[in-house]
Amino acid sequence: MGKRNITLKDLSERLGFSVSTISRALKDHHDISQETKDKVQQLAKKLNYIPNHSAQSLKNSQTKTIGVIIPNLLLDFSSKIINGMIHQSRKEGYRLVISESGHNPDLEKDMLENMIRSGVDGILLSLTNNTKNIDHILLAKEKCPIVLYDKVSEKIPCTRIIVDNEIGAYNATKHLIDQGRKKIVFIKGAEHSFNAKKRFEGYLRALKDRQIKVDKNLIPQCDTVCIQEGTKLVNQMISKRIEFDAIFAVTDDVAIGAIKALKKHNIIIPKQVAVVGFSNSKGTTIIEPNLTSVDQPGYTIGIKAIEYLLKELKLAHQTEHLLRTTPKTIELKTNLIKRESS
Amino acid sequence: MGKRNITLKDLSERLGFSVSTISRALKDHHDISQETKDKVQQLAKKLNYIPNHSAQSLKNSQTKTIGVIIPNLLLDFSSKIINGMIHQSRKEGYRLVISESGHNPDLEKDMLENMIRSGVDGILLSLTNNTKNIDHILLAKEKCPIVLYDKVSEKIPCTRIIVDNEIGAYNATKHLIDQGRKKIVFIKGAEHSFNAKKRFEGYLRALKDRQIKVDKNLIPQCDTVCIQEGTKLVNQMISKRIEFDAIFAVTDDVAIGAIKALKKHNIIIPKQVAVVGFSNSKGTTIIEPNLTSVDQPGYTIGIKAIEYLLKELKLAHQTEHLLRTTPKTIELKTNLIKRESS
DNA sequence: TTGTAGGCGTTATCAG
DNA sequence: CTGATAACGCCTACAA
Repeated sequence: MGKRNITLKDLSERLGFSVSTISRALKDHHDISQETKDKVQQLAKKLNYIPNHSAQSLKNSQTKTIGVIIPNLLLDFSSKIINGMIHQSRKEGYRLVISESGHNPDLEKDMLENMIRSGVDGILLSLTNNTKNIDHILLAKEKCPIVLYDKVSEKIPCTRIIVDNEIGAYNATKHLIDQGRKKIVFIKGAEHSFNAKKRFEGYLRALKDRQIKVDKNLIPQCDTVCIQEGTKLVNQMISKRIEFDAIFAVTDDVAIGAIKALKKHNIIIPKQVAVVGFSNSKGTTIIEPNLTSVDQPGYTIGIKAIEYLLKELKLAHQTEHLLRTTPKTIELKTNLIKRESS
Repeated sequence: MGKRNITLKDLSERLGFSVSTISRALKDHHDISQETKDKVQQLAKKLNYIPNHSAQSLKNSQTKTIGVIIPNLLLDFSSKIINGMIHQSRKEGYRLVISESGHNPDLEKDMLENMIRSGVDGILLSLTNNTKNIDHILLAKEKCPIVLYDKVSEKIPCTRIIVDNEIGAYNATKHLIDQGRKKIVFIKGAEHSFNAKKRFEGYLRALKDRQIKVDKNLIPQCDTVCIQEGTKLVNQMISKRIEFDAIFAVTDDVAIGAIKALKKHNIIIPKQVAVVGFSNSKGTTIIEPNLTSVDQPGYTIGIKAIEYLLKELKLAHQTEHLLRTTPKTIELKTNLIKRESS
């Protein structure tokens, strides 16, 4: 084996042209003769010449690399987002460096620094549920453009790609009300989560619209957002003899946990209690009855996140510096998928 | 903002030392005076100096970047693998560029080329279910070290990280036989999948060990490996009045589909028919009854894949060329998780 | 202990 | 139409 990669210099020596001629010939530069171009391109192909990416990056001061930080890869929704990013970035000639923060703010900080250190043109960031201090993000933003997606914060002046959580939750709640449900439980999500808050607001607005009183007993709070927690909270409500005829949970997992609890107590779904989740993850069609859920366009979030980041990169490249664009918030539409559970 | 990144030259101008002194001071080179080091390191910190990664890559001809190609990100198992890779590569100071081939061999080829073009030190590859022609992989291998993981091929002379599919399937089948099941269905997976083949072999060996005859009617074949397919195939068997008392499916999704079909026909699980899946994905604890499944150590696969690739990189770096190491196959242990369905 | 010089591979400018 | 030269930022052998 033992082969060093082919360089322009190699081609130039083989063909007797100067390196710059070779470079231009390969780029179809207009003032190189067709004959030369042919020769060069042929040899390049034959030797399988591949331009050195590091050298190009160094020269153009752009790496064609985008960093992605995601709190938890182990979710259908995350995979969909990443998928959208992969496809769009590929289309645009960028590659993706992906990291997982595990909802740990220290890791998040570290990864942000690492990405910048290792050379990316921009970063797509979804915050951890525990990110309270945002200094490290503001600092990173000085060094390289950041676009927030899914888990965002209003305190960070960056473009944000999110779904209309509030409207999605409003519609889901209204859907339950329209069925005549009056005692609708809302299982709340992580304390500091922007999305969880918005969903709660949507729930409240729907109740208000239909003049249903808010009952604090019907609003339990998750410690961790998972199946077990949904089961636990519903079990608690049942043993406290709290009455309710519907459950709207902040995520599908929590809703699935709720269904499990209801079934254990022989409560008939949806006749006695209807259940709705949020995200439209794969589990919705595994659990029985199939779970009604608010679909979030994860794939599109990924696409849009790349698109908006690239817009900023182009702008920054033109003006040759990072600029404080007024941060836009892009809200994508959710869509209620009705299934057996409601 | 308008700030170019700080370079060694900037520091050198500010402090009046030459660039090389700065460079060495930052690296704690032994023959720089402590005083100089202090000054330099202080200023570097103050100005938030970050070495240019492209320049370093160019100089050292290594990018500290590993490419990962995965056929389908949208699986729990995939996420686990990627997670392991992320954590291990981070620990080793490498970053991960991730792509998804969508089980499309053309895309796979393209991504392989793209990765090499965009500069990675090595590649972790999991084949598509449809990869028949392997020329593009052999070609890529000439340019950069490749380690195969999960979906591998024996024809490709690369290190392989896999699980003991055959043993896992053998144990799962034996588990069913030990319960007195005699007519055990095996739902086969993708035609050209190495893993699917091995699982089938494990099933066959278990039957043989216990002198149970192989019945072709009990071995349907999936077109696509998904929930719907499991349901479809089981429905077909039932309507053909084929008798069976257990089902072992090539993946959890297929097993979940099978359970759905059985429940629709009021067949009691596991009393009348026991069901076992493969992968231990999240759905196993959502479906009711919870699905017995062969757990695959996805996270560890990720870790090992990085470890072995880095070993090869180090070797290649030492000897300054790619070398034909005899390809090892690393087999990780699976583990049967017994649940309600069997 | 510090500085000089050259090169990694590519590209842009300028000259011929 | 082609070639020489310098520069991107970093590193390191060699000099001083």
